[in-house]
Amino acid sequence: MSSVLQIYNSLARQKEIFDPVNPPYVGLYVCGPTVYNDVHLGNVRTFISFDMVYRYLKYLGYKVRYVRNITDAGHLTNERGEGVNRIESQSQLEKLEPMEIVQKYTVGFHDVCRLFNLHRPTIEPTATGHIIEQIEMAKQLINNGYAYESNGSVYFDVNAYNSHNHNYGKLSGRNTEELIAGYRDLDGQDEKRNAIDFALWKKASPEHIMRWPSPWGEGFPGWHLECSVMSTKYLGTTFDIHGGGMDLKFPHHECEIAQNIGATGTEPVKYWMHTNMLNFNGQKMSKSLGNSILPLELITGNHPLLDKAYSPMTVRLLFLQSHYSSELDITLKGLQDAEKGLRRLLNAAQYLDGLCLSGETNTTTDDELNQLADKCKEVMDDDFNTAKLIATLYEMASRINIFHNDNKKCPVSEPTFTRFRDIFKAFLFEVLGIVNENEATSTDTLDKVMNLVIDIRKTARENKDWPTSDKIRDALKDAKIILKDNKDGTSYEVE
RNA sequence: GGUCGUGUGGCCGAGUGGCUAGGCAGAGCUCUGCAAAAGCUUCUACAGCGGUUCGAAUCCGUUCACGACCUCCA
Repeated sequence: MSSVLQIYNSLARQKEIFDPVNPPYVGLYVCGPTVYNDVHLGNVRTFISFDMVYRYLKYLGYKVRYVRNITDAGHLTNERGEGVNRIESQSQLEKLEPMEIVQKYTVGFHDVCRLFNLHRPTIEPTATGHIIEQIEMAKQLINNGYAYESNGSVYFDVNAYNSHNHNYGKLSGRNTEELIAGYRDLDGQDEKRNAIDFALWKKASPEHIMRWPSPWGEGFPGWHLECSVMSTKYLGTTFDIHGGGMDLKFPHHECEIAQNIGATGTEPVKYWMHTNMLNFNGQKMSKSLGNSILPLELITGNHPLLDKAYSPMTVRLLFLQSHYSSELDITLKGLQDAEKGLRRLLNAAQYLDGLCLSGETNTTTDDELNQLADKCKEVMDDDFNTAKLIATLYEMASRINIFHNDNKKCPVSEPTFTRFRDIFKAFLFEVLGIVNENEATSTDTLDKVMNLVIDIRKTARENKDWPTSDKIRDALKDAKIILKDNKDGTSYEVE
């Protein structure tokens, strides 16, 4: 009856039973943002997905060390040393020091994380805080014969790596020769032995501000190196789960594997997980395409393509309603649907608290509730199928509503009821990370005022004084407070 | 060109070869002074064409369409 967690491993290209290296401990590493600009919604989708993974692993009882880095070292826009350092170019744009840019957008990123109710990682290391370790790994790769220095820069030697029976490209299904063929017509490869080689350390040009001393002169680390270093420093040479967006599979994660194997000789990651892209109008939402919506724009509704503001929890539910490995096209209709669905689930959660046992047990109902409770774990064990979990929660909500309408009586046994209630709440709040936003907006003061107003209106209604009753209702509606007349009285909700 | 993926009812979105996913919208109903909100019921689809099978949305082949990656991005 009890299922076990299975994870789709991008490296193996199949679902595998999750078998941690060192249970009950689990190491989870997720590639974090480059803090040179506001995070956009696509990043948020990935981080919500892994937040859910982290939450579910904890729910299963694992002790999870969750590492998510901050890339603040200012890498170049491509591996060939062309392009611009994104942090430095942003700093020129905003007339701020590079580290002010880093600070500003790191804080902004954390604000967004809080907004969407993301748990903080247990370690959030920065690339600039691990320059020494990165230099050490580059040295080790040189010593092991997998890297070479060239004109103050250090490059990973892909051919040397492959000739030692390693396979650069195994994660993303690339073929080294074809990659080289694709690069052949590109210029500016003089420093490298091979076009496919990638930078571990780059020599800083004179105008480059973010620079550190190294055995090869002043420079800065290559982008892929920080994740190799920080993941294994905190999680060990082989750890459990490494996650990130699909777009990082190549070259970033491919290079990470090569660096770790080259440095330590061991496979760094047991399970690779990749989240799919967030689309907008059928196209990938991406910084480079310039079609991204910022999280804050969505929350405030301040964007030409939005009809209104959507709450963070609406967005969170919308994202989790599709599987993490599927593409998700964000639309206004989808947001509206999710908004209603969220209300349905939260209403049910509220009704759940008011339910009590009827005293008699209907064995069919009892069984059905237990089956629904079982199903939550079963579907999550199947590669974190949140879409199915949410469908199951809707079914549970439907049951709750029926009981609520039936004098709030549940014809089931006490253990079944307790289990059903605990599981519904645990999966909705702990695992999916949904919070009731309306609860946060209502305060004691407001509650007292509203109770008074509702009481006055109740008297008016009892006297069939409809003008007064409707005036109160309309005026409150202007103030974005919605009155709901139910069978057993009136409640309110802040919009 | 290479690699990978997708095509499900009005819309979104899960689907392990046979058994109702679920949500939104629509329709009907309950509640109600009216309304709103909420709730209940209902609506049965799998791109085309072949094939395997007792049986296919699910496996195989093929055609068409779409997308992602191959260059910085989650």
